[in-house]
Amino acid sequence: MSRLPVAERREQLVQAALVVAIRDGIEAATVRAVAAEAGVSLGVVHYCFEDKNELLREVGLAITTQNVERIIFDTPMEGINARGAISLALGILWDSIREHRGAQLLSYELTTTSLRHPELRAVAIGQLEHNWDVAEHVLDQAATLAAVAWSVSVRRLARLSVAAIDGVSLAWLVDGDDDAARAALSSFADHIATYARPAG
Amino acid sequence: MSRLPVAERREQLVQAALVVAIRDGIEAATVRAVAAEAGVSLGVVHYCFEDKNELLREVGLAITTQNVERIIFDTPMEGINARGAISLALGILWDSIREHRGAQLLSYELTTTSLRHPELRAVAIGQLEHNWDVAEHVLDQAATLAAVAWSVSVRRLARLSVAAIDGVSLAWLVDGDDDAARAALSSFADHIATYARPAG
DNA sequence: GTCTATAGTTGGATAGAC
DNA sequence: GTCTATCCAACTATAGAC
Repeated sequence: MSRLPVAERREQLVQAALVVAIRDGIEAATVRAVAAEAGVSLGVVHYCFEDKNELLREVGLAITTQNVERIIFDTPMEGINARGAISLALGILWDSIREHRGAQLLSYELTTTSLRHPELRAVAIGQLEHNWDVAEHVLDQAATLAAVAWSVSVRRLARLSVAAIDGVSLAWLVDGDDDAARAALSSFADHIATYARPAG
Repeated sequence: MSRLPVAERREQLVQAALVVAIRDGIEAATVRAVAAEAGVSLGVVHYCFEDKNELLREVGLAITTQNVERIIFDTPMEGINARGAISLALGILWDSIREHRGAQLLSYELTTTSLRHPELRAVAIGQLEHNWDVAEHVLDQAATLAAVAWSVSVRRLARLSVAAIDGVSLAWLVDGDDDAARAALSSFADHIATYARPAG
């Protein structure tokens, strides 16, 4: 293949690793498989990355930001009440999750893998905190547009929201029941909305 | 080692596999490691199980029932209101999860692994449905003791509860924040309790 | 039933030619 | 920078002695 600067090569390899891991699972994302997917030889990967863990760390970073961008920019909340705003955001988020089943599953695989390997520890934490940040951002947006204030800390509500979404997603990955998942999310949206107070 | 009937040998090997997988993660639970943990030679495992997947299926079954037994028999709910009953049950459950971090993590590892391997597919479904059944049982118990009826199907509430617990557990595995986890569970308990109506 | 020995794969990592 | 070739470790699985 052509001679690329290392930075670009790394980016290309991370993307290839993402493709493999999303499609076939994290344990299928071997150095060999990634090299094959990228169309380069085995040696190239080891030249661009210290070891497999460094590649995996980059994959963790990539999938986190990728997931996030799907949500932030696609959320056009028109001024309604808090319950409506939350529900709308959750609806958009859910459509995105549904369309990216493999990515959602990979996200959980990265979490469990990260929890067993100290060298990857940062991946799980990074993912979770990123999700909290996004939830916080959406909740802030919702509060503004619905002209309400949250009666407990936004951080706590963000935590609550992310936990709800993770739990619902996990069940959906297993049983594929979209209706049940939506019903559960709707119920949790009700709950979050109970923390809204008229803005002061 | 002594000559055991196959059934007992299998049971022993499944327990050994559980020990290894809980301690070091599912990917560390190789046939070799299990044999070593059980103090038998490699061949014995292959003699008792068709292949590694059959062993893993048994492990999935074992951890599921094991987790469940911890909850069902330890729940002495004294007649209070619905919110109190739910909260009490969640408290007991949470203590159990806290004391068995490795088992909880393994449970998620088994789920993701199962979702990538058709031969293990039943493990994830079995686990989830078992959890739903337990939640349903606890909710029924709570309703009786608190003299209330649930205003939506118990199945739906059970699903909601399990999702909440899974989401909270996952975050706790990552960040280890026990206070935040309890706060979140408490909040979800509030929500579940809003579905209680005076019994009729 | 249990053991040792070994076949047959696969994967991470490195060396060295180009 | 990129390739091929190779080393070495670890794994699943089986064969065959005891």
